[in-house]
Amino acid sequence: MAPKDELPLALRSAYLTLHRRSDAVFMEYGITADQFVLLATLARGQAMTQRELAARMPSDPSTVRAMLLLLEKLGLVSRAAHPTDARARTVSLTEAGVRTFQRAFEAGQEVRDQMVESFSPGEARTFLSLLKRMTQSLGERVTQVAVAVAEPSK
Amino acid sequence: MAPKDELPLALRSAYLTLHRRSDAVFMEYGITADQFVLLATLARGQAMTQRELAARMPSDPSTVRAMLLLLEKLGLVSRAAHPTDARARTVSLTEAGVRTFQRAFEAGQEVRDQMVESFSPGEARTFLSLLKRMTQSLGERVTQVAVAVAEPSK
DNA sequence: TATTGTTATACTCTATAACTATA
DNA sequence: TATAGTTATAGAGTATAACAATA
Repeated sequence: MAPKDELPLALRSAYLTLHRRSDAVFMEYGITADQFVLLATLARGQAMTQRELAARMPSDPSTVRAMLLLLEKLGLVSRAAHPTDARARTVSLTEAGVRTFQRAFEAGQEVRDQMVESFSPGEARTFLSLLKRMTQSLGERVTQVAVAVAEPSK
Repeated sequence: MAPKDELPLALRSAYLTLHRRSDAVFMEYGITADQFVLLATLARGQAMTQRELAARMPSDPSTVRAMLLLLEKLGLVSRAAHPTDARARTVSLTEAGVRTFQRAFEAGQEVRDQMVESFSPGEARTFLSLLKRMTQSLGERVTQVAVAVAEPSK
């Protein structure tokens, strides 16, 4: 069987394994692996709009909204009016959100270590590079469609 | 930032991108990407029990059952009594299931090609190998049972 | 007109726990 | 006692479409 035909299932198994391990680790902090990703995204760039947040996750704006409602109820994020755009709302971590993220990040260290325990440093870099290139290749058509859709309007 | 710290999010982005592209492709055939994985698993080893199926996906037995109910309603899989174990049921693709899987597999060729379009053949093999090693490292403490079940299948 | 976000809605996947039937 | 599967239940994430407010 060609590597190409095995890749999708191998990628899926890798991700699902990571996702389940992460869920198990983060459960102690009252959050899911996906919620952790949202917190991590906010931690890297505070006060972004919901659309920016969705684009970076990457996820759907209405999915992100559903997640934000849950996280707001947990007191981990807050939404405020955007300074210049009255349509938009900026999303931020609360103090509790920052603390929870930091603790969960530390607790996740074990999983991150275990991901690369069979890799040399060079292999880890290669793996990261290949993952990014694959994501870009696969995402390109989506961009083209978006461009094509946006085309008639110019 | 160390590659190790970027890897989880990079893996997630790669998988989610693949998953969304796959869902879009398979929608035409009335199935989801995850249902396609179940059909593909059956196509590679007919008449397995629900537990074997769950172990190979990899997924949870009760999740697999929920998926099987949907796929049975679509007429793509069928369940029959196990020849020797009265507790168990064997799961198989129906003729319609085989056809749907084959068509969906062909339709997915474009996505599989695009995954590796920026890779040399050697890089594709390396990527697959690293994915498998990562999954194994990460799963060692959690999936003893799944590994034991999956092993006999060569 | 296009964009940001909300609302309403629906469905798939996920998983735990209690249960039965059988090994 | 352990295992295969079912049932009941719950919740998270996903996404679409119609809508209001604003750019």
